[in-house]
Amino acid sequence: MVSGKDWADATMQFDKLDFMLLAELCTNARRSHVELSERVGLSTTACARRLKSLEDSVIAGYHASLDLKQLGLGTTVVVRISLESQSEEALEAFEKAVIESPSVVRCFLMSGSDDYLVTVIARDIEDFERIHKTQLSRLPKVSRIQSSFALREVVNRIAPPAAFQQWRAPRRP
Amino acid sequence: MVSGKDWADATMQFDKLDFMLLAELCTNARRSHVELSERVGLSTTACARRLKSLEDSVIAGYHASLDLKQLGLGTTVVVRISLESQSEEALEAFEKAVIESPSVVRCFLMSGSDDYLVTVIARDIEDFERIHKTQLSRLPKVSRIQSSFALREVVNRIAPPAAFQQWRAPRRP
DNA sequence: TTTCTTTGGGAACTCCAATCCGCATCGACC
DNA sequence: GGTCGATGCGGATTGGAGTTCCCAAAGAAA
Repeated sequence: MVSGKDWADATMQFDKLDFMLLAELCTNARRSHVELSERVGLSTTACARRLKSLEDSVIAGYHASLDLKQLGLGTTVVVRISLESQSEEALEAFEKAVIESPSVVRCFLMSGSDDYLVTVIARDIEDFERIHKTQLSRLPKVSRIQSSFALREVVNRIAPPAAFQQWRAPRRP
Repeated sequence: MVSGKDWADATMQFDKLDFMLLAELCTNARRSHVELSERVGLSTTACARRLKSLEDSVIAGYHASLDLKQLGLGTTVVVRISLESQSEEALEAFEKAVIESPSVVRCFLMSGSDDYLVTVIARDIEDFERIHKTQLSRLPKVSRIQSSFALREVVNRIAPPAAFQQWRAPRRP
């Protein structure tokens, strides 16, 4: 680290066109090369070339997002979980079990007093009670579980808009 | 509601093949019809037909997911925000501003003592300080902000595996 | 049985994506 | 200034994918 700005190294390899492509793909991953090229003002060939290099570096994958309400899964619950011990074995055992839990969509190891922040998707409140009993309370080494229900989803984005808003000089001046 | 199981109505319209397709698309949204048909054991035509009907109903969209660390955005912060008032105007003003905040990726209106749970993506801790000053503390009607840093991401899924694991009788017995 | 409905499969057509090639621009170096 | 290599764009071609017909098979209802 020279300047104290590591991230500059990371983002400097991309220019405005790359970020335009990334933004397009984040909102609609199934756009054809033709559509993409029209939107960013490039030929389909150049577009495909950039796309490939982005896929080799910064694009982790392409995913379909589902309307979970239509699948009967309309309830999001955020669960704060503290463990009895913070030993490596305890963390490892807990995490292994969380990954296996079929109702969990997100789990972060957190700083502060709560050890883990887990997001659970349930059909409804009664279904969450079942999940709590059959999945959460059976997680190993848990000392405290604290659940909060999400009443409404205000924002849900793949990436922050800020990610697309800084770029180095264009490749061609 | 007859039986107390609303969700049965919602999920009953899909069978095992549909859920197999959905699971495939959630892990890789760019699979061709050929690949999909091979994986679920259908012809490409039948596959495409089911796909179209799924896109018209339960598939909300296709998104590229980015390796945010490679973009220099390696820090996830979960922020609990309480408002001065719970009036409709306060909520509305706050939400409008949150949606505009370029570093926010998720925001839920919560039950319990904390009004909103907001997930922020930052470059690093110093960058979060900047975001805190320039974005979070400027949100309207905020009374308390409490931040927790995510030390590690343990699970991050588009949909819970449980969503794919129950289906009605196959369309063709 | 006849008919209608639903779903799967095949063939043809259209269009897209991947690749090869040539061209333009920039920088380094002699 | 001239040359060489590196980098990036664009055009044309070809193999493959997606789409759209049409028909077949299996139940359900009359």
